[in-house]
Amino acid sequence: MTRFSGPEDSPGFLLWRVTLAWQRAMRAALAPHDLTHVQFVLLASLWWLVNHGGAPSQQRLAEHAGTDPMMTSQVLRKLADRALVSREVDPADSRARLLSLTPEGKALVAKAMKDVEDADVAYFAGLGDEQQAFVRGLTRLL
Amino acid sequence: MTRFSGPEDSPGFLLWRVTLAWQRAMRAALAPHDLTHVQFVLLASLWWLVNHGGAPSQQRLAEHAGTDPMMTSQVLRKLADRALVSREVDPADSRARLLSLTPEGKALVAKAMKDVEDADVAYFAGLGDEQQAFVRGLTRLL
DNA sequence: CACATACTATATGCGCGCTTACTAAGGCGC
DNA sequence: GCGCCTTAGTAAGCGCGCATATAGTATGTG
Repeated sequence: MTRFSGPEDSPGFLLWRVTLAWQRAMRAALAPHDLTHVQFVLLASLWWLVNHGGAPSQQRLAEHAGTDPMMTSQVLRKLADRALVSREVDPADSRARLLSLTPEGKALVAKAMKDVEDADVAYFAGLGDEQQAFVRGLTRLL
Repeated sequence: MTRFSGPEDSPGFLLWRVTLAWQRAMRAALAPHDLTHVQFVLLASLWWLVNHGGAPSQQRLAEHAGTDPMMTSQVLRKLADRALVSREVDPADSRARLLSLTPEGKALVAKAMKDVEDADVAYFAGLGDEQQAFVRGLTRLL
């Protein structure tokens, strides 16, 4: 029983805490842009999807970003309120909303992307040459 | 720009998604015990601290578990409502609450611990012999 | 065409993770 | 004793992450 310094040096417990720390780093990097982590993920994913096949629905965006469809709906409405994205009704399917970035959204995501990438690189710099092995492990778990 | 299959095969993005998946596995493992992940972490950490130095305060528990003190307070009150922990006022410092597990709490954490460890082992089994390297990476990032 | 089925999006609600602000009590210098 | 700073805990509130339920539309089958 004494081999535990917490109840958990289980991989999962470490994973959890590392992710929380990483999210704090992301929050700090995104704060100047007035974006949360999920907002940025959705904007960036939307930017990519628009550039690779045209305006997606909320479903497709959520699937691509790995976000919950429910929350994706909420966040997109807030982003639409801020005029960062537009949510046009799909003429071919009046249930769906076709998403696209407004010019302001495009500009914001471009600026934020740089800070996020810098913060990401800085956060994982401590891994040194083990970074590739680490990423391989993550990919295997996904 | 085309090197991204999302805006992110950044390590952080992978880390985030892996952790979400791991948390779902934990949720499933803990659901039969009517515990959330954080509730379990606090119970398990409390169990360890009580066995290594006596009843801790909420602060000490939060620090040890790596949880937010605010949320720790909320969760502990709910656990106390369920008679899984007790929160006695510290006679030496009337601001602080000395925490301990009730017999029900001890029994529950013992049962839940087994399921959590099994789920954890199962989740990381896919890493095979790279598991140690992965955990080393996590530790380095913490 | 009518009906059943499936799908897109939303409303509601709970628990976490964190921020800001507050109360109350301890410790310290004097 | 008296201020001052620190510390333990709580209150209120925002944004995720998810489960459940519902409205409305599209599609397939008769």
